[in-house]
Amino acid sequence: MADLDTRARILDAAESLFTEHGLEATTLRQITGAAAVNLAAVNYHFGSKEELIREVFRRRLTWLNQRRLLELDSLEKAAGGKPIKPSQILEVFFGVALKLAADSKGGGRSFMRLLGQTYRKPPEFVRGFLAEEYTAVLGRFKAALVKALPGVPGEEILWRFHFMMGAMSYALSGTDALHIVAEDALDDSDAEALYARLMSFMLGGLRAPLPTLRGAPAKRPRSKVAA
Amino acid sequence: MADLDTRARILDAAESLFTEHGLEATTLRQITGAAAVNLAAVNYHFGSKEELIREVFRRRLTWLNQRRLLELDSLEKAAGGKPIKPSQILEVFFGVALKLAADSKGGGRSFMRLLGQTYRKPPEFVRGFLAEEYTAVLGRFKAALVKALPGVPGEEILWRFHFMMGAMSYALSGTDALHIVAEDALDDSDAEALYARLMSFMLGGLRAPLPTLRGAPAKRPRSKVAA
DNA sequence: GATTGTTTCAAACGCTTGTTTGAATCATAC
DNA sequence: GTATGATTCAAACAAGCGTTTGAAACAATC
Repeated sequence: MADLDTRARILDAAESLFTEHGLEATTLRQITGAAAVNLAAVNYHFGSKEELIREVFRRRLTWLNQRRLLELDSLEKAAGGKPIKPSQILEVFFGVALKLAADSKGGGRSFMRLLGQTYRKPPEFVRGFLAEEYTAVLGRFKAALVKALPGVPGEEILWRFHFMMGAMSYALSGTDALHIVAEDALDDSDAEALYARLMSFMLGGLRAPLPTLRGAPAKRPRSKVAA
Repeated sequence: MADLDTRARILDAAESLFTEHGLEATTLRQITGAAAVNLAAVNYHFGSKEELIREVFRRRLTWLNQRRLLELDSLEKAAGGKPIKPSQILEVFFGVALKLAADSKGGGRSFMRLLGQTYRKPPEFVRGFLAEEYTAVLGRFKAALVKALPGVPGEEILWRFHFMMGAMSYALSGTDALHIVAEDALDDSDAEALYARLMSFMLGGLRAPLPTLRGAPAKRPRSKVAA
């Protein structure tokens, strides 16, 4: 019990402090101080700071992506082979994340903020791990969206997914960035309203008219066949 | 000359390294090493690391925002009091930024990436400075958008501005995040195509149908009058 | 209740950080 | 060419970093 308690307390404190100050700028002394455990406990339970960081991500991310796949499964089962509405697909992918982010008590909110900023520029020792966790999920959701939006090429869907991740990341980034755009005019405490706003924005972007590209007009740019 | 040379070399090296490793994780030894100047040169020319950071931002941001205001001025002058098309407004605000980001030789690309990640979570000693630089500009652009989109309330416009900044930030964040969504499927080297994609996405989001909020349906949530 | 294995603790390790120092070097003017 | 001020340099500073250590405290087993 004491063991689990210490491990969990370290993970919770680390998650929150990483969110606040960044991965590299957070010191083990801050973490162990906040968790009220001894400094050496991190190296005892996790081996190193880097492994602690990976564990902070693993703990939540596995759950998050499994959940996304499960909900997409049941959506596809219900549709029975027919394409699903784009709004429903987005509601699964981002809804699960935003629901986790709305759980401010359990630290989910903190984690989603951390994920957004780490995903943007992951240190090399988490990048591979992050890619592993995401590729399968993103593949499934891309396929579903391609099916749902026959007019939009797969490449464009991936780009718009990327943009949507950015919008969500900023939406969850907390009050700092928000205060720069809008002093005190905006209130991000209402998670449900934020969800509605973000969803309508993203859906508008996802279904926007295709951009006109100067280069090869319609066909995808293809690399030469290997010699 | 030697002075200006050293100062400029430090600023350039710092800008690039801050982008690559983050503000706090970049050391003065890395910076002075890359700039091929003595370690003490930073403290001699800038006083401290914090003031160097502020100067890195000031150098580009002042130019960027002045440019935005100038282009909006001439747009409004040409319109002669009539509302401007939303696409034109976005093209000024984000176009100036993306044009700077397209200048990979001069370091503009690096700076815009840095700005996107710092804007998201600014350290306290740059937050105030960043807000100062932005409030006037954002006020002008918000006003122009409110005029251009009479159906969209000002609050919603600010939110969508926030989301658009997130989309742009991710769009410029480099290949790291992109490789997670799409292994090698996407190519961000074509700045013009990226601009077109991002612009159509953002315009779609900006003009999306308004979200239906459960709370007070139309009137803005107002805090109670102070006792 | 001694024994064994796990967890905690205070203290120290070697190393890197931002900053300071005082002498050496440079440029410029008399 | 020598004096003056600005700039560069190698070296050191205290402070903080992640990690290691060995003993103390605890838990469970016989």
